[in-house]
Amino acid sequence: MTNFADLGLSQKVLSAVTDAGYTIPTPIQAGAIPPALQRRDILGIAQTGTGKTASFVLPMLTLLEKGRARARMPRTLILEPTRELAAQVAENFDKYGKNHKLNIALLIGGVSFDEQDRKLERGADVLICTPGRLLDHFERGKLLMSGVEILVIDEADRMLDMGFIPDIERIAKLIPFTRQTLFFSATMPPEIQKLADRFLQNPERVEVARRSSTATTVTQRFVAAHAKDYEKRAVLRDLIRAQDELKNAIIFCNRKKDVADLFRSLDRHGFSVGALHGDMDQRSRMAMLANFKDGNIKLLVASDVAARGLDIPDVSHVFNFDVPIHAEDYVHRIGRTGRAGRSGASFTLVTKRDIKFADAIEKLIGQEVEWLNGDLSELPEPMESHDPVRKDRGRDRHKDRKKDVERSGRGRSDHRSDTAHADSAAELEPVAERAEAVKPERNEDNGRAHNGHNGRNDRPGRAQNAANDDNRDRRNRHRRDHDDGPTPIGFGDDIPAFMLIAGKA
DNA sequence: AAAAAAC
Repeated sequence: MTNFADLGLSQKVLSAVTDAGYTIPTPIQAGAIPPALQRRDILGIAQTGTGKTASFVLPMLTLLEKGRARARMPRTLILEPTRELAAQVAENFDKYGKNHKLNIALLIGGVSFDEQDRKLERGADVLICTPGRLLDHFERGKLLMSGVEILVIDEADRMLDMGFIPDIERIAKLIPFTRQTLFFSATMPPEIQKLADRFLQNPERVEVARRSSTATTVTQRFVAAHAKDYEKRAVLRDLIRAQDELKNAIIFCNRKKDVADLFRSLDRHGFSVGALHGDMDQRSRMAMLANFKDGNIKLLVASDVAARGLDIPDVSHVFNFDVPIHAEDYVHRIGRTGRAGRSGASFTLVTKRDIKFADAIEKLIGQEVEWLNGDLSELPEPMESHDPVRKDRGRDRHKDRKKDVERSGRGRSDHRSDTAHADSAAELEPVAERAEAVKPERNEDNGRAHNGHNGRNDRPGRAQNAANDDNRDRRNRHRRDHDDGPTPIGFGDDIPAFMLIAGKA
């Protein structure tokens, strides 16, 4: 079996790899590192979780040992589809480049230009970018691409999905054709193959077995649910509580709005929960991810921004609150658990209108997924108290609220915002959600202590409009307490303590 | 039926 020491990496790199505890390269690493060190182009077909990142980071570090960066002329350039992925690659450079004195610049949106610009000025050995921010810097004349020796295009199929290919082509044209290009994609549809043909010269093709389906260590179940959101949320809560060995979990929704809604609901029900989606400001995104990784929050409600590539080790459970529309995404989502041979569990809530997507998933993974409690045909009738068209909202709201307060014995009145926001939240919440909240609950009375924060809820619950408002909201952040509605996960003036900690880190 | 990404 191949050892890292046999791949031709420099001593500096090898010792960092050893310090990180690795001796045996993964197949993509063993296949890609030697030709990359020979300055060959690479066509790497590999999914995340296969060690793909190190397969370009390690040889790049070795190659970068010769030569120095000049001001505004980066020596290498890595393109990533999402900010989190870019940040993660940067972490890899820190980890494996600890014996080097390289200048690494992370150019992503959502954060200030100034620091990025200072790094460019100093001369960057490695630029790790999302396409938009890179082009922004370039258009401001802060950057010359003519010194780039190595170009990495990561997650090319996802870049295609996201419409980044024109940007990628534009960037590639700015870089001398004498460059070395490392091109990675999880899949090779014809468009990607065409792209690869254009970008690569006589590449070494390295393909590792697709995690075609899902790791065999992951238990997969479908769970029949009614389509109403509040009923799905109730099913989800029961499901979460029924798990004996839930260490932490990612809960996927298809839409940002639903991420926001579900997060608020779980938070209100006392779960230790965070949220992650692309319309949140970057600081919150980073803080949420860090806190989830550190175990400060147990549940992370996320859009597909978290489905691929993010290296969150050791997630015990994945819940699909929504069935993904593209079966491929199911594989990626489920791939967040059961990593590195560990066991994991996944549950997918399926409603009647999802059935064709559920079928497509079974077809893709080549196996039938067991239903947890009978299939859709055995679905019980919708719960009666959940009629969302009751007219006497105002009165009932108060009644419900009263019961809610009584239920916990102490009424949670230690939270200054609690009674103040109750009505405004109920106003925009389906009545049923309030009714549902008075059902006896096991877990929640000790809630609210979990994150050491309070007051998160004194924002009016207007998540329905949040997704639409959000871009405007981002620009008007200073005045968003007026009437734009919150960002889906705005904290307003009340920033939870744990986020302040992460912000400093 | 979506999400992701520049200000």
